[in-house]
Amino acid sequence: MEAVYKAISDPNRRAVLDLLMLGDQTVSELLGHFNFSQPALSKHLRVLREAGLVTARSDGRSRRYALKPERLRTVAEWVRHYERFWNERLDGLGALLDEETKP
Amino acid sequence: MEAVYKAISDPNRRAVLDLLMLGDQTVSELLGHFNFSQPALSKHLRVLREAGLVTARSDGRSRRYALKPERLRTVAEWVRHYERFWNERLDGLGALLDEETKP
DNA sequence: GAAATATATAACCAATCAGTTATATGTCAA
DNA sequence: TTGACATATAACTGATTGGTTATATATTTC
Repeated sequence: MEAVYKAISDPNRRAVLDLLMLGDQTVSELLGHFNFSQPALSKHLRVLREAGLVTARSDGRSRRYALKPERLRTVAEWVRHYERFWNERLDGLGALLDEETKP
Repeated sequence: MEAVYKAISDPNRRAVLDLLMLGDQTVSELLGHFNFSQPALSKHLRVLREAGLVTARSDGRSRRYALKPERLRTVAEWVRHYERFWNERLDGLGALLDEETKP
């Protein structure tokens, strides 16, 4: 619940999620896209796993990671509450025009 | 751009934003809702300001904070990319059914 | 102008973070 | 069964975080 926000606060972890949108990937495949070490990626993956954002299954001697986006829905719903603020009241001007044209 | 995700990764800062949805508030008013110190809140507000999520204007001897949600749109758009994953392919079963009933 | 009020900043601290290198674990191939 | 490969974990490190107390700054009130 809370861990999700921490998990997506790191740009590299968001990049991992973005990559997994293209389909399941092994650690090696993912690693190809970054220039930090393999243990660093392993730690990011653990954070994502513990936040419930990805799943892993062993496949031969490699592990295949998959997106598990349900928890992102929480985030989607939280930000959705703010939608009306960038629709209505487009920073004063919009509100003013709305007022003017109300009746 | 990037600071926004860090800013909303803290539950107290998300709470501040939620409070500001109800309308502009002074620091004292906001402080009433938390049980940490005034400087702690001041620091959270600074993070939110620097992330571009709130604005502040001096009003007498107090400061009135207001929501400035445009940057949250970035987040909304990022998570929106994942929407299709919790619609289509409802974890295997849905995909299977889709396959079955394809034609 | 002195005291009170509202907020921000400084200096500090313990905990967490994101990376590193070295090592352990498990699986495949020869 | 030995060696190579793929991944995870351990132990360490410097930077960042979220809080604290003490202090500075600005505004109002008396």
